[in-house]
Amino acid sequence: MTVSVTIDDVAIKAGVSIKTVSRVLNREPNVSEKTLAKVQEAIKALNYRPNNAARGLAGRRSFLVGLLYDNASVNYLAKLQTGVLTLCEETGYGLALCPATFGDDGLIDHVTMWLRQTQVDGVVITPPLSDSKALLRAIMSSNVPAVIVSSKGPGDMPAVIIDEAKAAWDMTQHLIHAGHTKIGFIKGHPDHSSSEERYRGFQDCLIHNGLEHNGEWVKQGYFDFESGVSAGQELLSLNKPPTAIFASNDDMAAGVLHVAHRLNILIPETMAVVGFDDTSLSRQIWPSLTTVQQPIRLMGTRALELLLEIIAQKGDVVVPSNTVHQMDFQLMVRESSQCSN
Amino acid sequence: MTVSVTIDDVAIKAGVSIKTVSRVLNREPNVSEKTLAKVQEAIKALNYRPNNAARGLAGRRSFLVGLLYDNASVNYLAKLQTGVLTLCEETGYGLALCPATFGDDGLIDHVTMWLRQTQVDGVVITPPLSDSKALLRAIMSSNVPAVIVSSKGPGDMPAVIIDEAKAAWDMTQHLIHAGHTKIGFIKGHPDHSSSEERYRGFQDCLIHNGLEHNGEWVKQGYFDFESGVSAGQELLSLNKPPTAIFASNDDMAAGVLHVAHRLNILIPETMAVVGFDDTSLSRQIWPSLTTVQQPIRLMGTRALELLLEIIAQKGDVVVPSNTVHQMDFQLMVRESSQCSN
DNA sequence: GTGAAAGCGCTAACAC
DNA sequence: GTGTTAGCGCTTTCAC
Repeated sequence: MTVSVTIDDVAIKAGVSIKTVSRVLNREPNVSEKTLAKVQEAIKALNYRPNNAARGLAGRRSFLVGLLYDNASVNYLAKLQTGVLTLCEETGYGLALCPATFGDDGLIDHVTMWLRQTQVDGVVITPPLSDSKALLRAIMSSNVPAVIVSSKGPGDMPAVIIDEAKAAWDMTQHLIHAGHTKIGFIKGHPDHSSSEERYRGFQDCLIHNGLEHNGEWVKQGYFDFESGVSAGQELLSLNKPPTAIFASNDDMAAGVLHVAHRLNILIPETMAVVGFDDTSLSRQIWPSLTTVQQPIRLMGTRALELLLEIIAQKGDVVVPSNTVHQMDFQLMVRESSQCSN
Repeated sequence: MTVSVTIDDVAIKAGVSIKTVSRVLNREPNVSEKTLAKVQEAIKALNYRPNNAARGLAGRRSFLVGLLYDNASVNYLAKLQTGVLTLCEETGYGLALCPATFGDDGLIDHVTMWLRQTQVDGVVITPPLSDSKALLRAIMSSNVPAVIVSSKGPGDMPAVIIDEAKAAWDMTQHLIHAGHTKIGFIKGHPDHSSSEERYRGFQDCLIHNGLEHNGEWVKQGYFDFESGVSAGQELLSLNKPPTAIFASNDDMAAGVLHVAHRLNILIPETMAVVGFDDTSLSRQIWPSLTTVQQPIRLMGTRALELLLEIIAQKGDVVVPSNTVHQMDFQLMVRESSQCSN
C-alpha cells in the first residue's frame, strides 16, 4: 500500500489541530462553520480517508457490523445482504458475515467466539437463528447491540418484520374469493417462528369464513423443495384432496407443482397452488406462482439503520430497544391461482 | 466491549516478552520449541485473541480480503461466498463485500475508492467484472493482490477456472449420443468471457461430429430467465425447429421450459433442453434439468488460498502470479434430456 | 533465540 | 470553540 494521507496532513493543510479534524470526521459538535468548511476542503483536496484500524484501535470500535445467518434460503439472504450493504456503503461500515447452523450444539460457542474475534460493533440476526432464545441471551450478555429480522424474537430486542399472520390471512382470503373451500396447507419448519404465524393466519381466516378445517389437509414441511414434494404427494393422494394448496414458502410450492406435473394434474385448472416469499423461483417455474412479497432488501437496510442508532446511543442514555418495526407486504397474484371459473 | 486480554497479559503469563508472543502469533521463525509451547499454553489458558485493529495498524494490513462481484447470479455468488468464508474462518481473515455494476461508468472509481476505503489486503474478482480489462488494470496498478474466478482474465492474474469449452463440448456430445442432430444453442451474455468459451465448445463438437451448423438455431441470450424465454420462443417458432436446445445457463434453460410448457411441447419427449451451472433451480423446475456442475464452493476456497499465498509472499520475492488453476466439472444428467427412444 | 523502544493513525480526557 | 497529551494493542527495527 502506498504511503497514504493521514490526519496530520489534513490538519496542517487546514491550519488546525488534528483533534479538530477528528471532530469533523466524527460529526462532533463544537466546530465553527468556518473551520468545518476549511477542514472539509482539506479532506477533499487531499482525498483523505481515515484509517479504520487506527480509528478502531483508539475508539474501541471496529466499524464492522455482523450478519448472523443460517444458510437456509439463498434468495432471502442475498436480498437481505444487499439491503444491509447499501447502508454500509453510505455509512462507511464494513459487513462481517457469520454463517452458523441452527441445530448445532456448538452454535452459541461459535457465535460468541466470532463476536470476540471480529469485534463487530453490532449484529443483525436472521431466522431461524433469531428463534434460538439461548443464542439471543448469549448475544445480549456479551453486550453487543443486535437487531432481529423477520422474527419477533423473545421481545427484548428490536425487530424488523412483516405481519406474517396477516399476509397468510390475505392469501387464504384470495383463495376463498377464487372459489376454493377445500384448502390444503403445508407448514414451514417447526423451528421458525414464522411457520406458526403463517399457519395461524391461515387457520383464523378459515374460521372467519366458516370453512371446514380438515386436519388431513395440513402437512408438516421444512421450507425446502423436497419436503414440498413429500407433502404434495400426500395431499394429492388423499381420497378427498383439496382444490388449492397453500405452501408456507415458494420452495415447497415448487415441490407441489413438481408432483402435480408428474401426476398430470393441471395447475391452476384442477388445483391452485400458492407460496410465500416471492423468490425468483416463483417467476421462473411453470406456471408462475402466486405468492407473498416481503420487502426483504428494505428490511435489511432498516435493520442496519436501527442497529447503527443503537450503536450511536450506546454509552449515552438508556436504549429503548424492544421496538418492533413492521413493514408492508404485497400479494403477488400470478398464474398458479387464476380463477378457474 | 469488556476489557479483554492483551498481548501483555499473555507475555506475563508465559514469562516472555510481548515480542516473543508476537512471533508466535505470526508464525515467525526463531522461537525455540520450549518457549513456543509456553506461549501457546498461555494463549489458550487466557483465551486470548489478538486485536485485529491493532495488528492492522502496526503492520499496515487489514486482515480483510475483498470479494468483487456484480449481483448477476445469486446462486453462483452464494456458493462462492460460502467457499471463500470457509477459509476466512480458518485463517482469521475477514471478508469485505464489494458489489459493483459491470456496465457502469463509475465502476473503476467505485472500486478504487472502495479498495482505499476498506484497505483490503487482496481481492477475489468474479465475472463479469473479471472481464473488464480496464478494471483489472486499475486494480493491478493500485497494487492490491488479486485472484480471478471463472474467467481467465487477460492472463496476468492468477485464475481459478473450469474448462468451460470442454464442458460445453461434453454436453453437446451427450445430446448427440441421445440421438439429436438438430441442436439449438442460446448464447450467454456477450460481456462474459465464459459465453464465448461455452459456444466454442458447442461449435467444435458439432464440427467434430460432422453435424449441420445452422445459424438459425443459435440465439443471443443474456444469462437471465427472460432472455431464455425470448430465445426459446424464437427457436420454437421456426419452421424447422431443433430437437434439442442447449442454453448457456440454467436460468435461460428454465425460460425455454416455460415457453415449451405454454406451447404444450413435451420435454424431453418432443424436445430436450439442457443448461449449465447446476443451480438449485435446475433440480426444482419440471422436468429437472440436465446441466453442468462447477465446484463453485471449492473454487472460492481455492481462490482465497491462492490470494493468501500471494499476500504472504508480498514484499518478499517476486510473485509468479499468472497461473491458471483448473478444476473439474461434472455433467449432471437429469430428466430434461432423457433418451427419447 | 530474545527483548527494549518506538510508533502505526487515530480518539479520549482534559485543559485552555 | 479549539488544542495538548496520552495512550489504544500490536509490529517493526535494531540491539543483545
